[in-house]
Amino acid sequence: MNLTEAIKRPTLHEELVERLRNLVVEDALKPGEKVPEKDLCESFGVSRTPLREALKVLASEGLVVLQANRGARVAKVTLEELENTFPVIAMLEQLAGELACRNLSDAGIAQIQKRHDAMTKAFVARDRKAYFQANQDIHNALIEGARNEILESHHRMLAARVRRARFMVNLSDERWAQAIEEHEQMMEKLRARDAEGLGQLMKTHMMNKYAAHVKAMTDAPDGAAQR
Amino acid sequence: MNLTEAIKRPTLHEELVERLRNLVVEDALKPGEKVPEKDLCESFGVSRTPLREALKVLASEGLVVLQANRGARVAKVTLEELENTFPVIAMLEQLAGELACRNLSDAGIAQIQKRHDAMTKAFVARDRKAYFQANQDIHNALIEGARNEILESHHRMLAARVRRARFMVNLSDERWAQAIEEHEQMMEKLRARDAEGLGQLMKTHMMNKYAAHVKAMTDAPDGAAQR
DNA sequence: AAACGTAATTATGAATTCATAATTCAGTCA
DNA sequence: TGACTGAATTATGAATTCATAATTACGTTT
Repeated sequence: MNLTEAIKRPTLHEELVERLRNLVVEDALKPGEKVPEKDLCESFGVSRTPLREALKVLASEGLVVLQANRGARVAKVTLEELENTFPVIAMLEQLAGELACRNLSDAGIAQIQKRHDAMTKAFVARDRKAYFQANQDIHNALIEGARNEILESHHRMLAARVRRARFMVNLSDERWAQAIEEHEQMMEKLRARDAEGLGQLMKTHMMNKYAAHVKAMTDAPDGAAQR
Repeated sequence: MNLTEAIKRPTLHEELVERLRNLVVEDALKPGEKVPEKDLCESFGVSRTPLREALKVLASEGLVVLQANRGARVAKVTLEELENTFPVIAMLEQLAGELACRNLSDAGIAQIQKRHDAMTKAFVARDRKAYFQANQDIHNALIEGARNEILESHHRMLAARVRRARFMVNLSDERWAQAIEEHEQMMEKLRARDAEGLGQLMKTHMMNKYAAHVKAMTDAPDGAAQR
């Protein structure tokens, strides 16, 4: 261990970026809504300064939209945005898959296998919450396994935007089964350390997810998504 | 034209993000240096509040590093960082190439061809400044031509990090000639609207650029780059 | 009653102030 | 001389204040 490592104390605005991002991603702050600066300051017990700093960062990530003299609004999840976001995140996942295959330890792969099994169990039990959690754990582990902080940070930003979209549609049984099947194939490639193969699958997996979202949103366009 | 479009007025902190980013990218603020908050406030004629907001954004882009209670420093350009950044930006360029082939108008392609010719002329004249400018114009035009704002914004962030690296090494004649040749091929693919082909070339082009940087930095490691 | 105009209120961006952490510098002692 | 201690200074994070833009509330007019 490196004893000279800088000690990390979180500053208020860093905390706030995290907390606010969660509020947006977890849909506590709804798309299009105004961000209630005053209320948030009170409930977090901070002044406006650090909160506003955090909002600037969130704006640069595209989670909120700032209008001069009219404050911040939670960015809407539009079909157009998803159309733009998914291809980009798909490329990043492809790269992550390739790198993870090369950089993960055997133990790391075993760990992911375990999570994969948990996810399969959740699918069989039709436990959506557990499924989402395990699914996200797997993707995060693969991204981390790529050992590339730039990739990781950009993926995190995009994933936040995409993750919000799940509140707009239901996961169809059909797509659910397909996703599980795709993950099954991904595990095969990972165990075989087929970098190209895993990368390709992860890219396709993401684009299939996109297609499912578009289909669900188009079928039931009464959600928040508008062109 | 959409007459109901929101009018856009820049706020101070937005201006500052731009200006500061330029200072960092153009090497006016050197890697590792402390960001002189006070001086910058004076020379920009603003108070610390908007400047600090801007620094938070730049930090989220990775151009500066914040340490609690010890202010901001310009992020160093390390070999490790480039090793992480280039593969990511290469993937984005690949996607951009594919999309640009599909979305650019004939006029748009002609425009890029013109810039390409200007770049070739600059190469023949050994005019580095004009070359860099034309080169950047071409890449920007291709990114814009992809018509994907998400892709564009993430590319911009990464390009800023990479662009700083050019101050650390000299462009070798050998690499310069190779880059021109690569651009020649790219133009061919673009004119033929071979999306896959252009994407592939742009990815490779970026990775070759990376290799050249590594070679130059390793040969003359007395620059600012340290592991 | 609906539409308009104006005053009151609120929210926002930015400057300023304040408390505290980090740094510098002077003095002390080995 | 040179390392250490602690006070003075400076820089930083965050709260507060201030000027102004945006919104709301209220009268007025038709």
